[in-house]
Amino acid sequence: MYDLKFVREHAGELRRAVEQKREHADLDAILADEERRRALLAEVEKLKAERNRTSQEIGRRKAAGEDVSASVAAMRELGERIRELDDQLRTIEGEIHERLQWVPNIPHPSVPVGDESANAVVRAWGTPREEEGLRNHLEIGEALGILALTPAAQMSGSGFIGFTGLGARLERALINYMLDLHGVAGYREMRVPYATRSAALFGCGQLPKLAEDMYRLEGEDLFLIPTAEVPLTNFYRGVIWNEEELPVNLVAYSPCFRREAGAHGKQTHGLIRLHQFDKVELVKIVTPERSYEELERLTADAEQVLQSLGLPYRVLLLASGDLSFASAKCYDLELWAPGSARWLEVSSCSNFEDFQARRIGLRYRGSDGKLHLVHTLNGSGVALPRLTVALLEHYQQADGTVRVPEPLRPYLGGIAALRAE
RNA sequence: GGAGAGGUGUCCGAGUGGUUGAAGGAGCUCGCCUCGAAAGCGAGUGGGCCCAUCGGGUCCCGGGGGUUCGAAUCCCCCCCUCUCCGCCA
Repeated sequence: MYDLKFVREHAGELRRAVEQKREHADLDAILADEERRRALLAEVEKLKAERNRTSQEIGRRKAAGEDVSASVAAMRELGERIRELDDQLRTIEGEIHERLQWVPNIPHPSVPVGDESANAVVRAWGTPREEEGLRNHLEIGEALGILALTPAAQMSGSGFIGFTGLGARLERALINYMLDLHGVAGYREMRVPYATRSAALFGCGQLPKLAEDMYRLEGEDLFLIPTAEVPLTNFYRGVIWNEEELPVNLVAYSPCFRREAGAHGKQTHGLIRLHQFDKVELVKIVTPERSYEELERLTADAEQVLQSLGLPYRVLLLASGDLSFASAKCYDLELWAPGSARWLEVSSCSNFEDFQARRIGLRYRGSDGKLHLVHTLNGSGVALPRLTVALLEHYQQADGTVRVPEPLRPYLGGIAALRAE
């Protein structure tokens, strides 16, 4: 979220951003209200200055035993006027705030302008398998007895899945593997709440826009997190970092809960789109000068998961129209799933610049001694179900087993292949 | 869930209606002193917003309302922390 001064000074850019991101923010209304707000503010502050001055005087004169009833009466009247103006001010500030919440972050100049079709493949890694007759993950999973779609659907509905036996162990292995990998790369492992208040979600930009996409606990101001980004980015709310303490690199595993409202009928079967899925998430809190450099590192760190597991992928630079509300620049990592013959998004690595920092109030004290907003970044490192899909499909073997990539074996009791139990 | 205590600046801590944005101490910065350091001495040391050239004004003592000429101080609601009881994986 932007502050009003910024909006005043960068109205043109913001208008362009709203258009490019296909958001619906009324900048003209904000600017008009802002004019009125400032006029009102100047007036009411003048009156308050008078009240403060006179009230002090009343105190002094009263102590001296003078009759102050005339002044008190005058101030009572002034108080009424102030109250009126304050009410007007509060109303208009409420309107401005409401509208301001819907102003998206401005895309970075390096972001291609356009819709999805303008997304750019910036690099690709690995060699996709192209043989005929490769099975898809559902077929593989069923043959191995590691997936449990029906039981989960029966107790929880579509969009929920279970894993059994080796499948469950595979998920746990992947989580542990990724946490360890990122730990070595310098990320601090965190354990976070899986439900947060609305303020935390607002801070990351999930609210107000995505309210319908989240699960809310009945009767409480608590939402199941759609991503560990929320508790991680909010974790150090209120602390003021020293410049030399940055960057702060955090990693956490969490389940993620998404209603996926409106997504029905679209890729709803299997592991591709779920109401609950597991994810390892990376968050960086950095100084502004370094945030774009850190975005490249963050992306590279997420890629390292895929490379070390030997899975072919490509990196997309998202176009403005595909960029999320709070993001200034974002790379998507897509794994190739040869049995399904499609690319699967397993990670989005974003720089939010100071958009979230302003909402949450994340600041650092610079070498100049002053407070500045940090920049925040996050990226999946990576999402589990789709990683599992790509892994099963990529490492399937003619005998029906699935080869386990070397680095993962220590996490699976040393076995070299998944086979039916 | 019940009862009580409390939330003040970077930190500790005073302050229960009036020149308190906030005593005192610690820390930090600068200066003096010193060969240098420590100690000592002196000065400085919050943030947001509005107007403005220096500067001025306003708001902020967990958050939000209210009472009052005037609130960190009184009232209401909420959040958090601590202690005791209850319950519990």
